[in-house]
Amino acid sequence: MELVRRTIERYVKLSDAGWEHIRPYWVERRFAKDAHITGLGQVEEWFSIVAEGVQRMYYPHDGEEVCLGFSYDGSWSGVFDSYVTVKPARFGLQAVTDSALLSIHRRDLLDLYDRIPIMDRFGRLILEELVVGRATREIEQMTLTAEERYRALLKRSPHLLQLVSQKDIASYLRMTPETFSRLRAKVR
Amino acid sequence: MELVRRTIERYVKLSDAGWEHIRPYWVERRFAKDAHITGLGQVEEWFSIVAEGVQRMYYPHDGEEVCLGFSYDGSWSGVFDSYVTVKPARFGLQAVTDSALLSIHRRDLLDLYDRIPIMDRFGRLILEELVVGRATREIEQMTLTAEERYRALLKRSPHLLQLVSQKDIASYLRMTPETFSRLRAKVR
DNA sequence: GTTTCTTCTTGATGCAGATCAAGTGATGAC
DNA sequence: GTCATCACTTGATCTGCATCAAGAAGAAAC
Repeated sequence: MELVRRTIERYVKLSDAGWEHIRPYWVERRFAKDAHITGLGQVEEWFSIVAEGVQRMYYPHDGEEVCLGFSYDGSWSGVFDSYVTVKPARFGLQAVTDSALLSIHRRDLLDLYDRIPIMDRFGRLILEELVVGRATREIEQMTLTAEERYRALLKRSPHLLQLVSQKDIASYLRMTPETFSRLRAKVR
Repeated sequence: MELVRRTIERYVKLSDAGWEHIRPYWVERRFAKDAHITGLGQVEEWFSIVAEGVQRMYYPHDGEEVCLGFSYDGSWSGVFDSYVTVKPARFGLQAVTDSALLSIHRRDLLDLYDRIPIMDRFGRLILEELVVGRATREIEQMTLTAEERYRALLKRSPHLLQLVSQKDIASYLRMTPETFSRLRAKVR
């Protein structure tokens, strides 16, 4: 639970009293490798901070699953748009490795937003970060070739290559596993 | 200025006293067609609500400008990631038609965030909306063909086709003007 | 052990959409 | 008026990456 406090305090300062209000709402949830954390069509009820493991977010397309992104230690996780809109999830979330998430239920977070105004600020700041990150990714998707996207990932998140199957990485980079495999042989 | 109040109140309720605090910070800025509102490399200083006109956000690539999105009446505008990070803008913002923006300077908005806690909530809610919108766009980019992207735009924002050049629309839809022209001839 | 899955590799072929190129207005400068 | 420029169209050709296909190598099931 200390992780939760540390994570929130990356964004806003909490008094001990404030933290005592917040702490009881958080729960730990564990998932085995390959478990579906939030399935397609479910409404996402949880906002989570990753304590352990890697998760992937995916979107279904032609019987395939297109990988949208990963979450891991210290980052937040969850099917964000369903959590916000309270509509069935368009994305799914799955454990790539055994995972532990520290989570707060939507109902409770909304409650905290009302009772502790600084939590609105936490929400705002974490969203700002999310938007800036997605913008960076959008630029890469738009302007880079398959090879350049691979090189950019190699540079920015080399650890993912150890943790996630090449198939998922390929999908995340918007290319087929075949193309990814050829790039690996080519780029050294 | 009533537009500013109405726009904020789409997200949070303001007391008259609260509004009196907020109002003096907003200014009107006017731009002629084709004017650059925020240039590449500048730091975005303004968060704006569009009172009049259409603007486009673009990203430079190979001497071309890739169009990322449009803003118009009642929507907000600005180079969001530069406003947040206080770093030089990776995107540019340009007036597609004569435009009027109601804007608040970053310094003043940060000040309001501190003085009026409900403004953090406004910030949070507007970002939630932004993230959900970008997610929808990302799904479309990922899974639809050029023709399907065109059809989706026809359905969702037909008014853009009257307001913006086909070249910019094509770029927004991630295709060349030639492909766009052929689709127009084909899809009736 | 054998068999079946699954992931990854490597080669041959196909195609959506880009690129190259030429032409037609329409608009504006002088 | 002429000339230049820009937005759009239409045709011919090219190409990056996908698709199809057939192994190879490991992991798990029995």
